[in-house]
Formats: sequence, structure tokens, C-alpha cells
Amino acid sequence: MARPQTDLDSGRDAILELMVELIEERGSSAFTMTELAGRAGMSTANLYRYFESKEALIEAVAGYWFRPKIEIMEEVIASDLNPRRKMYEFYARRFARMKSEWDRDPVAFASYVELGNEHFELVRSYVDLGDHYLSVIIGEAMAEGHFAGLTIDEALSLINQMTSVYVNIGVMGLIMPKLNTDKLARIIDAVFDGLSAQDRGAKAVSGLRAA
Amino acid sequence: MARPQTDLDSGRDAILELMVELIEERGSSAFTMTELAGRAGMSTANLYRYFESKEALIEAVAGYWFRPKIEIMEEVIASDLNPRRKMYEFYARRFARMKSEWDRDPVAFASYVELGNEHFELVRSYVDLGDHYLSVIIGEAMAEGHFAGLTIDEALSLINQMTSVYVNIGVMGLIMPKLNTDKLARIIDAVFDGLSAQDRGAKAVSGLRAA
Amino acid sequence: MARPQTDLDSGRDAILELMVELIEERGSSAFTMTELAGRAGMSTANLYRYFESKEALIEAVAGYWFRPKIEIMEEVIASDLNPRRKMYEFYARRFARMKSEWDRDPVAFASYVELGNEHFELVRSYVDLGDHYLSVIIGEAMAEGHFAGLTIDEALSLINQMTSVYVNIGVMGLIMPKLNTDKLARIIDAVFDGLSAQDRGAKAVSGLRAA
Amino acid sequence: MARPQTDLDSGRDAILELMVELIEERGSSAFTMTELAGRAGMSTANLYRYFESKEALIEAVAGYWFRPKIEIMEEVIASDLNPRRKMYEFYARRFARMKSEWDRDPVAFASYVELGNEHFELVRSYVDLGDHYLSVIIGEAMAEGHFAGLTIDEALSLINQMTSVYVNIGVMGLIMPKLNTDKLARIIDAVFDGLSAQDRGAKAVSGLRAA
DNA sequence: GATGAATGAGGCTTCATTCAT
DNA sequence: CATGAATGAAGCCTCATTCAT
Repeated sequence: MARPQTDLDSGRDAILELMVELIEERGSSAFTMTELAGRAGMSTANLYRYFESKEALIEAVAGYWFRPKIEIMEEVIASDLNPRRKMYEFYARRFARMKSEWDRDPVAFASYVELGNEHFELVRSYVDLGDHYLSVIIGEAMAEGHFAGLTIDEALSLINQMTSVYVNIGVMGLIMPKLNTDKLARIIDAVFDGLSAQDRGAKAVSGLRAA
Repeated sequence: MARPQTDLDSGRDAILELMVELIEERGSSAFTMTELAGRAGMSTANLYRYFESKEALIEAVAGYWFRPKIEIMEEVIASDLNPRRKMYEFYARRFARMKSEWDRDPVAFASYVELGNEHFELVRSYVDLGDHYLSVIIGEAMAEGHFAGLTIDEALSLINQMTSVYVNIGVMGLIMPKLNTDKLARIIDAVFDGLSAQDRGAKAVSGLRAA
Repeated sequence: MARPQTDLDSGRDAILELMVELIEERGSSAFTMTELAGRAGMSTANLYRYFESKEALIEAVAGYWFRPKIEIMEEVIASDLNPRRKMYEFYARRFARMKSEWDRDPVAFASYVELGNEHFELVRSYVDLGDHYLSVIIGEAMAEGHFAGLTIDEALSLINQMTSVYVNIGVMGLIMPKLNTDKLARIIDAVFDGLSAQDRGAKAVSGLRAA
Repeated sequence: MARPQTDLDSGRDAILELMVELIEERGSSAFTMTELAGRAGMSTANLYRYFESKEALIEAVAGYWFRPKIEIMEEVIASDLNPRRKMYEFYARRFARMKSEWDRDPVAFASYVELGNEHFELVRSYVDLGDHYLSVIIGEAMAEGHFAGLTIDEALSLINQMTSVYVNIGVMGLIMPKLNTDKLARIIDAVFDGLSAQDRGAKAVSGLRAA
């Protein structure tokens, strides 16, 4: 986070930035290693000192894009909010971040979506990590008596479906204007109040709702 | 128009469908003639009996996508609605069609946007045709005294700008949820009531407005 | 020589003529089976009923071009001229034929040269046949005491070298204007009078010389 | 100008030589990038480091062939001969060069003709340059009172026609033996003495004529 | 007989990648 | 460290050729 620690690292970062420029300008599929090397003022061969393959480069771009979202997830997980609030923040903070990116430049955002479509493996590991953290939250919620009668995996699957539009960038980019944290709060409330079959009652965290 | 007349035609249609699948699945830039030939169960060489080049194939896909929109324009032009209503329908019906496509599969829709971005020439002739038909409507409106003091080209340019988001798929895909026919009706009213400087008055076609 | 005897034969001849047109128009390397089939108003597949391969077709063209020259050789061989005259006619009549072709259309002539360069095997068998007939004449000449002290092969080789420009179309096309039968006659005289070492004397066939 | 300055340049030269060999051996139409790469002992991909396309390679060959002729033109233009002599040398020196090439290997010469036929654009710029220089000479001649009553373009066109066989390699190859500098001198004299209508007289540069 | 349909091989070209220096 | 040189694999496209009908 502070300064890059080696020359290789700083080189990598510089290249990454050029690469990000390129992708935001022209979409993810229209660049060649030769062109990137040209912009970076080095030979292609040298480029390979920094990234061992084009795939690695694209992975790095994905990493660059996902990193802040992962940091958010980790912060939220480490916080001592109650489970309901934690789950809300788990989605809301990432959504806020992505919405601001989309606001800044929807076309560039679309380029990342394109990149995600073309390299689905890269997205998968992020999704898996998200599932992992969400499971942790679900576990904490269960410890407090929520989701009675469901296994963790069942809850995970249901929640994933209910919140999908706030996470899936492929769709999110296209319906961004319809999304907001108020709706998200209602969804999370529904998750907590609606998914625990044994435990109906009027205990919505009213504080979450904007209304 | 109905049945394909030769084997070449029907083969073309079959290939087109596979091509559409491919594009909707994976975006327009990620396909090769070799892969399409593979899916079609034929050699690349044979593929070239049906489409003389990759470009021709992509053109055919564009045609496939634009055809229903063009038919809509022609129906509206041929109808005997009054100019204001005609202009409204000119946009509204195409918008409805595109919205339903987007609702069905926003990602596939995005693939067509991508294809349009990569082959702008193909879009241009559609745009030109739209301009032509719009000019016809403008002409009819002028015959009834609208747009006084403007040339057809001036009116065309202004109207194009005011309605752009209901026509330009590049942008439309990104803000679809914000678009609806009610807003469109207000825009068309504004066009008719606001662009004719000499002719102010209270004659909005209230029927157009949902309110 | 008279009428073609089967439909296949007559078809072959028709195709050959179209092919000759094509070659004379555009050089030997710039034609495709598809194009020839198109000109002939038939499918490529059908073309293969007449000629089993492109190579066979080209061979046929070569045959078409060489046939009259071969007929000339056979007539001369069958004639009862004396050896010296026979050898002269052996070259002179073929030269006259080629010169008239060159006069008619030097560019078309060049196309055949090109064809010969690209398919040297075809030329070789003609050359071999020429060698065979020339050997016959040499044999007859030897029977009359010429070329004493030389084997047939030695004489053949020497004579080939001395007469090369009157036979080798690759070069002939380029120096045609310098060639004539008068010079040829002198060469043949030199062959007969100069190659028979033991047999010097003043017996030039003066009738051969234009002077 | 003397030594190649980079490896790419020297590589280009080496490849050019192999290419020239290939063309002189087998004509211009019978070579493939693959074969040339094979002869050069490299991959086709590497060949493209030296020449960016087959067309560029052929252009280079054309340049290689035309360069000495262009140098001759420039020398003659720069010389301080009188216009009549200058025009004579303008043709005669190039003709001498081409004749010596033809003498060395008429078949190779024919290959260049073939190449010129197949890539006429390459010939055109040479022809245009020749027209330019000839115009300069015509201008100088006019300054001395020649070609009275003619525009430069009229004179250019007439002279081009009269001298065509000493310049047009397509025809030259076929009638080379008939061409010589003596005839050329007569033609140039005719140009100077015959094209200036107002200015008849007996001032042929007799020195030009062999007689 | 004749055809439309189909293909394999090969040509030009690009690009990610490697390696000796 | 950094580079120029080199390559294999793949992409688009053409063409001679075959085969079922």
C-alpha cells in the first residue's frame, strides 16, 4: 500500500497503469503485448520480466480492479458490527465503490465487464472469496439464532440469489441507475427476517432503512 | 421473403443462428471463423461458400439485428397517423422492441453494442436510413405548419439530439432502466410544441402523456 | 485430325481452346479451375471429367502447342531427303512455324514460354523426342560417312549446342528478330562440313544459302 | 549509402539478394513467403521483421532494379550537356544498362518484365519520374528555341511515343536485338529537328549519328 | 453425364513468447 | 537489466480436388 518495495514491483505498477489506460480506451481485447511494450518504452522481452505472460498481466489488471473490493470485504469481516449490519455493509460498501467508478466513466466500467466476460476464471476466484466471507457472516448470524433450519450452504445460495444484482458486475453495469443502498437494505432485512422460518416477528432493524 | 429459396440461403440462416448464439454467449470479438465452422460441423472453406468473408458474416448479423427495427420504421412511415403521433411511434415502437430484448438478456444486448462499436460502418447505414425517415415525418409536420422558421436539416439535427438516448444503443444499454415511453412522449411533445417558435400555444397532445 | 471422335474429346478440345484464350490473355499462372469452369459454363466437378487434374490440363495445353512441331518432325523424318537437307528442314520448318506464331502475337508467345518455365517436365519430353529424331538423322548421316570419329551421342550433343537458339523457346522468344533460315542454313552446313574431321572438302549444299 | 547501418538493413539486403535469385530463376509469380523464408533459413514470421508484407518485398525488388536507372537519369539531368545531347544520353545510358542486363541473362530480364506486368503500380512511379526529368530537358530545349509552338506536355507526349521502345521494358525485352544507340540517335535528332516546326534547318548533330 | 456440397492443404500475416547476448 | 532476433501457433482466406446424388 505504501511504496512499492522493489524495482520490479514499481515497474509492474507503472505498466499496470499504462495497461489500464489502454483497456479503458479501447476495450480489453484490442491490445497487444507489442503495443503495451511500445507505450512503456521497452522491448516486449523486457515486459516479460515484469509479467510472465499476457494472462498474468490481465490477472494483474483484474487484481488491480478487485483489490479495493477485497479490502472492503476484509474490513467488514474484521469489524465488530452485528451480523445483520455486517452483511449489509458487506454489500453496501462494495456497491458504493463500484457505483462511483461507474459514475466516473461508464464506458471504462463496461471494459472491465468485457474483460471479466473474457476471463471468467479471474472472476471466479473473487466470487469464491466472497462466498467464503459471506459464509463467515452467515455463521455469525446463525450463532445468534438466524436462518434456523438452513445449512450454511443453503443460506449462502439463497442469499447469493437475492443479492446478485449488487455483486455481479456483468449485470450491475447495465442496471446501475436502478440500484441503491435503500433497496439493498430492504433486501438484507428480508434475508434476515424472511430466511429464518421458525423465527418470524417484527424485528426489522429499522435503522437500516432510509425511510 | 418467407422460405429460403436455395440451400445456400437456408445454410446461411442456420449459420447465422449459430453465429448469433456465439456472439450472445461470448461477445463479438471472441469468435473465429474456425470455431464457427466447427460449431456448424463444416470446414472453414465450406463456410466461405455461405459468407464470402468474416466481414460479410458480421454484416449479416447486423442485418439480422437491425431488420425488425427497420420494419418498424417502415410501418410507422406508412401509417396514417398525424405527424406528432407518427414521430412518437417512430421512436416508441423501436424503443419497446429494444427494451424487450434488453429485458430478455442484457448481456446479449451488450454484445450487440460491442459489435456495433467495432463495426461502426454497419451502424451508419442504419442511422442514415433513420435520418431519411425522420426527415419524411418532419416534412409532413411542416406541411401542417410545425417547425416554422427551421429548415428540414435544422429540425432533423435538433430532434436527433433531443431523442438520442432512445435510439443510440451504445448509450441506451447503459441507462435502459431510466428510459420509458412516458418520458419519450414528453420529449416528442416538447419537439412539436417547442421547436416551432412562431407557433406557441397550448396544444400538447395530452393523449401522449401517461399523466 | 478430322473430327473429334467422342463427346469427351470434343469437350476437351472446347475447353482447351478456352484455356488457350485464358493463358494468352493473362499469362499461364493466373488462372483457376473455377474460372475456367465458369468460362466453359460448367461446374468444376464436370471439368474433371475432361481433365483429371490441373496438371493434365496444362499438359494438354503443352501438347496442343507442341503437336504441330512434333508432326513436322515426323514428316521430315519420313521424307527421303538426304541427311543434310533433312537436318536443315528438321529445324527450319519448326522455326518457320514458331516465327509465325511469334509474329502473330509476341505476348501470347511469351505466355507459352512462361508456361514452359513453370512446367519444365512437359518441355523435357518434347526435347527428348527431338533428340531421338535427331539421332536418327545423325545415324543416316553417319551411314553416308559424316561425323567420322564421333559417337552418335557426341554428335548429338554438339549439334544441339550449335542449333540451340532455333529450338529453345525460352531464348528464341527473346531474340526472334535475329533469327532466320539463312543463318540456320549456314549452321547446318557448318555442322556437316565442320564436324566431320576426316572429311574436309568443298561440298557445302550451296542451294541452302540465300546468298 | 555504402554500408548497411543496422542489422535490419543488412538482413534486408541479404533477403533481397535471395529474392532476386528466386525471381531470376523461376519468374516472379512462382515464389511464396514460405519458400523465401526457407531459403533464408528463417521462419516466415521473422521474414516479416525485414519486410512488412510481400508487397513491400516486391517493391524493394523493383527499387533494386530501378535504382541504377534512376541514378543514370539524375546524372544526366545534373550534367551540363546541351539539351539535344542530354536527351540522347537520357535514353542511351539507360538503354545501354538494360541491354547489358539482357545480354547477361535474357530469361532473368524477362522475369523482371513479368514482375512489372504483375505490379504495374510499381512501374508507374518510375515512369512518372522519367516524365518529370524529361520535362526538365524539354524545358531546357525550349529555352534554346526548340519545340516552338508546342507546350511542354505536347512535346512530352510526342517524345514519349517516339522513344517508347527504348524505355518500355515490356516491349524492349521482345525486340532488344533490333535496338541500338545509332537508331536512338536518329530518333533524338528527329525529335529536335522535326518537332520544332518553325525552326527547320540543317543542324542535325551529326556527331550523334554513327554514319 | 452433371452438379452442389464439401474439404485439405497451403498462402499471407499477426502475435505471444523465448533466448542468446 | 535490457535488447534484438527468432519462432510456433493461429487466424483469414483461396484453390485444386472429391463425392454423393
